[in-house]
Amino acid sequence: MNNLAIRLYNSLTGKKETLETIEPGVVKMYSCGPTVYNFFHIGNARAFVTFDMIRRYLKYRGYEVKFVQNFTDVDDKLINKANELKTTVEAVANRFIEEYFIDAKTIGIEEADVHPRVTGTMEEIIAFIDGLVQTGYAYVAGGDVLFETPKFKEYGKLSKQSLDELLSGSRVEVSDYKRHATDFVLWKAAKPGEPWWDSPWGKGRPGWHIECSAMIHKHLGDHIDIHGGGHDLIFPHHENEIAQSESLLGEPLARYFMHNGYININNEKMSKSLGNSINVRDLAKKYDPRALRLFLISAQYRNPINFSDDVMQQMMAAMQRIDASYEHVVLRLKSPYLPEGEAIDLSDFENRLVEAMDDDFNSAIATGVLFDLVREINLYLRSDEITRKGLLSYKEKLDSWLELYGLEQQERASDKEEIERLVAERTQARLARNFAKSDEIRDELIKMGVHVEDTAQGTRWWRD
RNA sequence: GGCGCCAUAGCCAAGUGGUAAGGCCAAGGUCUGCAAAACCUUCAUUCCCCGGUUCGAAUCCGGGUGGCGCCUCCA
Repeated sequence: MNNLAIRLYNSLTGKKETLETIEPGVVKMYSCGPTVYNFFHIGNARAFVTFDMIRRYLKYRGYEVKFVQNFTDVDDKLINKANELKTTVEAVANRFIEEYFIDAKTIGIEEADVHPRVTGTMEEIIAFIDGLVQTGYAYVAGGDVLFETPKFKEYGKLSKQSLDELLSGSRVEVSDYKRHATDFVLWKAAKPGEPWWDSPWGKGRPGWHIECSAMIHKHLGDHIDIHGGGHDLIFPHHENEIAQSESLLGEPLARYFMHNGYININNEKMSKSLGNSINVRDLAKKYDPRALRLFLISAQYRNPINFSDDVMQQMMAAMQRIDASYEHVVLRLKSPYLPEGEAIDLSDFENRLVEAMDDDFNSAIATGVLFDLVREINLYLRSDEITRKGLLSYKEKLDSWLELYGLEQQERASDKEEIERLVAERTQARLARNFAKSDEIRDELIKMGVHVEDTAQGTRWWRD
C-alpha cells in the first residue's frame, strides 16, 4: 500500500485538500440521516451509500472512523404522517427507523457507530439553544427561539452567499416576527396536538438545524473532521449548523464539508412535489440491490447521476460479470488436481485502486480497476498455468475489494435448497446423457428465474 | 438578480497540459450434448461550437450555444 495522502473536495473552500485529521489516525465523521416518516428513497440512498463508501475506504486505509448519523424523529412531516395514520409520532418514527435498517442492510450500508434521535437528544438540544440565547446569538420571539444570523459574521461562508445577497433574494421567507429574513428557528412553540417538551421558553420542539449541532457536540465533540450530506443541504441546513455551532463553541464545526450530487429520475429532478421519488424498498424487488449500489458508486460522488431502467439493466449485467468471474475462481479452487504454485503479486491493481480512491474517493475509476482485475482473472482462468495459490490470490483480492465496495454477495435463503436439489438432479441427468431430462429441469429452473452455467468444474447458478 | 455545476462513442462514465480508463450494447470468435449462459477479441484520429495561449489542449484563457442545481421542506 502506498503512503500518499487522501485528498478530498471541501465544499468550504471549493478545492481538493489533503485530509489531515484532528487526531492522527482517527476520523470523526457525521452525516445527515433521514427524517423517518417514510421509506427512504433513492436520493437518500445516494447520500447514505456515498458516506458509507467513504467510511469503508477510510477504514481500509487504516483510519479509525467514528461515524454518527442521525434520525430526525420529530418534525412536521412526522406529525402529518401520524395524523394521517391516526397514530403517534413516536410510532411512526419507530416503524420507519426499523424500515431504514432493513433497506440500509439491503444495499450494503453499515450501521453507524451511533444513530442518535432528536427525541433522545432533547436535553443537549435545549442546553445548546440556551447557550445561544445566553451569549446573545439567539432571541425569543413569541414562544419561538430564533438564531440572529447577522450576529454570526461568517454567515454564508459555506454557500458562498453574503447575507445581503441572501436578504435581497426573492425566495427567502419573510416573516414579521423575525428580526431578519434569514433568521431561523431553533425552538418552535408547540401548537395544540403536537408533541412537545418543556424548555426555558415554554412547551415546544426543536427546529430542524439545531439537532445536528447538538448531536455532533454530544457524540463527537466541539469539532469534527468530516461533515457530509446531500448537495441540497448546503443551504440552509449546513450553513445554519455552522452558524449555531461556531457561534457557541468558537471553533470550526468541521474541517471538511462533503456533499454528494443529485440523482435524477429519467432526466427529471426527483422531488417531493413532482412525486417521482422511488424508494429503495420497491427497487430492491425489481433489481439486484447490489446492482443498485453499483449504480450509485459507478459515478464520482459529486457528479449528478440519472436513474433509469436502462441504466439499471446495464448495472445488472455488469454485476453479473463480476459474480461470474468470482464464482469461476471458487469453482476452480474445488478442483483436487491443482498444483500449489505461487501467490500472484497484485500490488499494481491495489495501487491503482488506492490512487483512485485517494483522489476524492473516485469510485468511478476504482470500479474500473475492479473490472480490469476481473478481466485479468478471466484470462488467467483460461490459461494453463492455474495454481491454487494463484487462484487464492485473486479470490482474496476480490473478497477484499467487494467488501470495500459493499458489493459482497448476500445470501438470499428462500428456496436455495430446492434450487440446489434441482441443479444436482440435472447434473445427474447430464452425466447419464439424459439430455431430455436435463433440459427439462433447466426449463423448470428458468421458470423459477434461475440460470445455470455448466463449466468443467461443475455447474453454477444464479437468479435473475 | 446572486452563488455554483455540467456538456466525452448508440447508452452509462473516467480523464483537468503530453496524445481518449472501465461498464452496457453491437459484431466476430472460443467453449459447450445443446445453450438464453460464460470467456476472448474488435468497437471515439476524437472529446458542444468559435477564437486564443502552448512544441503540444478534451484538459488552460476569452466568447458563444445547450442543459442543470441552490437561493423555499428536500440527499
